[in-house]
Amino acid sequence: MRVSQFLLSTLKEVPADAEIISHQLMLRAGMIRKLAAGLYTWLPLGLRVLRKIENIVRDEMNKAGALEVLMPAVQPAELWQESGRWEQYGPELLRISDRHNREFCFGPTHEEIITNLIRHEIRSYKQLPVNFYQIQTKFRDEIRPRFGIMRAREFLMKDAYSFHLTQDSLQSTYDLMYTTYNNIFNRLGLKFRAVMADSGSIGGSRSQEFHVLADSGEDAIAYSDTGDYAANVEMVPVLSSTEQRQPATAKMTVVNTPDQHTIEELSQFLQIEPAKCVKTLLVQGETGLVALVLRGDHTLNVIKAAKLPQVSSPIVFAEPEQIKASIDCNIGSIGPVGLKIPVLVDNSAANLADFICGANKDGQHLTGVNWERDLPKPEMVDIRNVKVGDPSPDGNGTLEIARGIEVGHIFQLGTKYSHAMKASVLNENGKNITMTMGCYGIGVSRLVAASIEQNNDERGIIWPQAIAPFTVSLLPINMHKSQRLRQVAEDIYAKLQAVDIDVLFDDRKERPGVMFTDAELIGIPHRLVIGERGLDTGEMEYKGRLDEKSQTIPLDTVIDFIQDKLKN
RNA sequence: CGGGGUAUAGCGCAGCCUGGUAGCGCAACUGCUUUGGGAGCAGUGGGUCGGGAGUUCGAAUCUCUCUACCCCGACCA
Repeated sequence: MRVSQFLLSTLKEVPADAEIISHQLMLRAGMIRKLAAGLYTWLPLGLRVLRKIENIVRDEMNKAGALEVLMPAVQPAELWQESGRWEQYGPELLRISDRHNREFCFGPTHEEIITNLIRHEIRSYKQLPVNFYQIQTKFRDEIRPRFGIMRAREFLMKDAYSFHLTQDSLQSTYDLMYTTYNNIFNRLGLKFRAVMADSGSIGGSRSQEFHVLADSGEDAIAYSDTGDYAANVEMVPVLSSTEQRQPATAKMTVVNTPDQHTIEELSQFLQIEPAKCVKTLLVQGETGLVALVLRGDHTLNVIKAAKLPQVSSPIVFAEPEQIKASIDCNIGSIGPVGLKIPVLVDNSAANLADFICGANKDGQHLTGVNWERDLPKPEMVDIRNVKVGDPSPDGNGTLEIARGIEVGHIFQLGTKYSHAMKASVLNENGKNITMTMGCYGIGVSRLVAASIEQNNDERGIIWPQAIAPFTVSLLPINMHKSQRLRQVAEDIYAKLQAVDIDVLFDDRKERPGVMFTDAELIGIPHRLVIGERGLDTGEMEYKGRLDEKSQTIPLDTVIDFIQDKLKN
């Protein structure tokens, strides 16, 4: 590709509304442009990367025996009503109606559609198992689209769905997909980790997420420092301590704590550790408010808490007016002593003695509080997030926590959809058996951003070779002044193309600095520079995007040299 | 949806408080010079100051209102 015939729309300045590095660089490199919140146009440069990733995903899925299909983005409401998700899904589902006032949605996922297809196409156990996938545009009306294409409303996803007669069969396809995902992310050159996950609104039992490790990731993942355990923090259980609670030594005392609302303020004010305080959060329960009590240095895990039968799912925090009406104080002064509503206490908080808590009166806290003396024996639950240093739930090592970007998710769905939608086959005895399902997603467009998050420096993007928009940049210095140089550059350009190398030939009448800066910003892995002065000695210059220094190579070996580089 | 903020040329911003001819840098275009790390000089084009209403002789500026976008929280590939 000649730059003069390409759209190279690079920006010097960082767009003001781009927060994270991948978003900034994608805008600066001219890969994407925003149309509206969460909606982006892919420019030619960005699309080249997207397509390369897509093709790697497609290639590995095909190798795993999955069959590609393409389903409509617009889906009739009837199928969603049949599965029950028309009511369940909420405002994230973009609902539309056609000219006949018939209801549709823009598909956020395709379980209903594939299940509908399969129940009509597959009749016999002899046809199973099957695994169908597509690479297609999804729409989810996110409450808050963010970080460019990282969390867009419209995005490109690979979604696959498998159908089975037995759980064993599902397990083996699930395992195959696990391996396939590892192959895909390895080929993309990503540092990633597979973790156990909550299955969320898709439903089903077993599920694992694949996270690209990056500080800007929106998820926290916990992993054992010595063992194999790794899971999304959302669902990591906290092993209950074996330590006995210390005996009470202090007397319960009311202290004045004017304007101390947060644990941080309180612990500084009273000069005590946050771990000696408890915090009390009020949430909606099945019948009125429920109090959740945690140690001051711990945070609530809303996923785990929402699974408690006493608590509404998802978690809804009490409104300040509701709290005022129920216990006559403000949020910063609530405590478990004397509460008339159900109290659920995290194991760690229940193990405290002589602790500090709100007095249920503004401007006052209680010190020296003890369970089973000043207030009843607590109902103990596991509702806190794990912390670095907590023991690993599998008993092997202690936990570390890292940030991750979720780029893939595999589920064992079971019969949730096939049952609701009556997708069954005849078994060998001629009996109807409901098929068992799995589903497997990859955020293809998100992978573009995730890769940049892991591969960049102060000059721009550093693409892994497998997904770079161009493999080689060819930069002639002052070509407009030398006919001889033009001939040699054109010759090299033609030869690189002849051996199928994606080369970007900068034939603009630009100064060298501009060419270097652009090639580095857009992250081309290999750079060839040719100038008049090299022609006399029959040499040109090569530099890898990550190399400190350039090296000189003979002109007549350049094709071999590059081909050799690409092999490594 | 709650909390916070922004809206002025393609991008980044000033001007607003204290009403009076709409500006700067980058980008774009033309010419000359320059040419191994985002060049210099001279010139040119480009604006319903987010929309609507109001106050005023006069509104980018003050008031009201609507909209869009961004950031912090719950959802998720």
